[in-house]
Amino acid sequence: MEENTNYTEILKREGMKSTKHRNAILLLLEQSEDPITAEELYISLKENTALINLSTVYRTLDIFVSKNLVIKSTMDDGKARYELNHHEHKHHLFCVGCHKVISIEDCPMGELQESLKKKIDFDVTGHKLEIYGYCHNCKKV
Amino acid sequence: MEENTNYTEILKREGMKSTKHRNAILLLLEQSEDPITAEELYISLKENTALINLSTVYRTLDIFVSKNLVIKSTMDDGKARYELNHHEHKHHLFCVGCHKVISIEDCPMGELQESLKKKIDFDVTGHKLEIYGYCHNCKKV
DNA sequence: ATGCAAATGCAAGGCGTTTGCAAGTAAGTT
DNA sequence: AACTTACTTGCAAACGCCTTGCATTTGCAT
Ligand SMILES: [Mn+2]
Ligand SMILES: [Mn+2]
Ligand SMILES: [Zn+2]
Ligand SMILES: [Zn+2]
Repeated sequence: MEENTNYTEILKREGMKSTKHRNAILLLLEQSEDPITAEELYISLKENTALINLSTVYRTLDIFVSKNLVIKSTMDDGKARYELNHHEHKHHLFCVGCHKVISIEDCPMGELQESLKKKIDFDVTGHKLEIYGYCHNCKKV
Repeated sequence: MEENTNYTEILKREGMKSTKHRNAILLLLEQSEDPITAEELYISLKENTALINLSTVYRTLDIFVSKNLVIKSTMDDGKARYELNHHEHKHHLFCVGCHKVISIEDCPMGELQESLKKKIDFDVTGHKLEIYGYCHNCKKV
């Protein structure tokens, strides 16, 4: 197959073969505004790009996650979502009024991390923070 | 069955029948230091208290959650953990080594909340913070 | 072009959780 | 205490998301 796009170099650099499926998945992830599930990827690929097996989607995503190309988040509905890793430390504000998502780069974890190390000998390697509230347009009356 | 403990009143107040299993589950949750899985509860009940079916454990926990007696947290290993709701503001440490979950009452959100209000006029109503890392026993060498 | 390791499709299985149904039980009524 | 009824439970089957074993196909180094 020779529809390989510009992702070929990234794949090579990470020691992966450049295949149609992998390029298509990276493209879809890049085009997606929000994190998406494996099945959403699978359906979108099937409809727009090329037949693919769901297990291939999972295997590909797993590899991308292990290479730190993709971030996997387990949500409360039991489905994992995947997004490209842009190597920024960011968090999201979810407006419970209009469902808008706002990205912020603020992070309040710094001091807590040290205090956890001292108090209970827990070495923090990462964290997940989601903030809920009302955006400017949806402020309570 | 008449091993009903002091939880009878709580159950009544919430409109639930007081049964052996429900009392036992509440007791176990109260005795547990950290949030535990349904299966851990199930095994502990089977060994120490009384035979019970795993589906009964799940059904009971679901009801407790719906009555706000219990807090359910979905973790990255795909298993939900349950703990008594003490109506405190708390967060969870998830050990990526042994998958133990530790509850903490520290919260670093205070200042960020005010700064978000000032900077982008966002009114925070809630947040979810999960912290990943290595517990005392799993520290890297 | 050839050869081999890596990637894929397919079907089956794993695992945590849920559900339908029949039997059992709590607790109010008589 | 016996009756009544709705709630609770055990059991087995099924669910949904995800993983895995194996035969086949493919990328890519030589
Ligand atoms: Mn952060
Ligand atoms: Mn908090
Ligand atoms: Zn809004
Ligand atoms: Zn640990």
